[in-house]
Amino acid sequence: MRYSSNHKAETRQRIIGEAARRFRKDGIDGTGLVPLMKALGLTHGGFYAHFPSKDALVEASLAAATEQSLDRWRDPLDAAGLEAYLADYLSEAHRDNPGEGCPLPTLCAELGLRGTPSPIADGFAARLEARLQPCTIAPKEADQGIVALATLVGAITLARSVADPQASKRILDAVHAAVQAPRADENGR
Amino acid sequence: MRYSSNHKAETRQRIIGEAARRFRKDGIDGTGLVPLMKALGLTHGGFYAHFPSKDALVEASLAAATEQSLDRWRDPLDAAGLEAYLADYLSEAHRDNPGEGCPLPTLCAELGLRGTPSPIADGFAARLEARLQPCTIAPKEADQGIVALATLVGAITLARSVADPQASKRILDAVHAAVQAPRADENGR
DNA sequence: TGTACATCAGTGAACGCGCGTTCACTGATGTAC
DNA sequence: TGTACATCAGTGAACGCGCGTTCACTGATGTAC
Repeated sequence: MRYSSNHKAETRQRIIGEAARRFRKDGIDGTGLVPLMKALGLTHGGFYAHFPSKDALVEASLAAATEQSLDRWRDPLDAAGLEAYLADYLSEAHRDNPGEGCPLPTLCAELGLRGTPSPIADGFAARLEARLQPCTIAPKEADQGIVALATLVGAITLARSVADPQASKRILDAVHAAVQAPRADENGR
Repeated sequence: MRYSSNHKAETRQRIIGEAARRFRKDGIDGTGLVPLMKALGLTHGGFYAHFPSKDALVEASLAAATEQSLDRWRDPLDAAGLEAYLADYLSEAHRDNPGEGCPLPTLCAELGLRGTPSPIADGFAARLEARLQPCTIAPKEADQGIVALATLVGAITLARSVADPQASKRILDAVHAAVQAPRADENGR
């Protein structure tokens, strides 16, 4: 079966996309290559035509997921945009669909478990650090962006591990009330 | 080999203690029963004289770890006690020794991955909820304790997944500066 | 234009490994007689 | 007091399973002649 010139690149992207979803949903260790490839209508053996190892897929997949997700933090947001972002981040939909959401809550914890000499964790950390650097959520204090991110990540982590929906919602709401956009327009105009 | 009357109970406690440490350090899935029992000078077969399954050990071990850890949040703390607690929680020592630290950062994420009908996650969540209920960190707003906890958990999670020690320390310090004890004694006394 | 060949994405059986779990067995000790 | 027996915490080989990885193979298509 010979395919169109970009067929292999397309398949590679499909693998990365499905992996990015599953890694966030089931964890890296919890994601097997056999079910992953099966979900794409392929057999597991073909995986190695695209990646030399599972770790290579993890690296590529995390790169895509973190770029996409952390990009939101790169540029300054106005108050309305930030509020919309917070509402989305702290929504029940985000809590209940980790596969489509922020990779940090699931993957930071799992990557933190691995030994420091992990190139995957290093690459992930490097991108995280690069994104945190020019964080402009609260212009007055650059570190306030870090604090906000930590609070959001912790909130989703806790909310996902609490069985009672009411208690879980309470965590999201409490954090939402506490983490507010700096109301720059408050004192006039 | 017949042993003293409390020998079996002692062995059970040793298994629980070692498991509580390893679950926090390596995760539940990352902790095998063979190495666990070997570390205690026992063989893996003997495990089932103490627990019907690995899940039963997880349940017992998490109960012990969360009781111990969350107890700190049960009673009101004065400002000095709270500050000491925060300094300890956000220390590099805590970051670098997950096995001896708070079980929430490691285990919430891992338990969140499991399906909802997990009795382990349910028991864990129930204890977490029970502890959060009378949270008195900030008397004025009960939910502020939840926010503080989310921020602490997120901070340790992020700090552990960042490879560069300087960047990691910055996260801890930024959160430490932001999460302060309510300075009740500030205006007078 | 027609035929032979090279390409290579994908196939599917097989590998070694560590996992959780099972189970027949061991052997030092407390108990019954 | 001395002997036979029951107890049971712990042993260690074995099981089936899913994992990541390997590899000889397939077969539709583009290319060379």
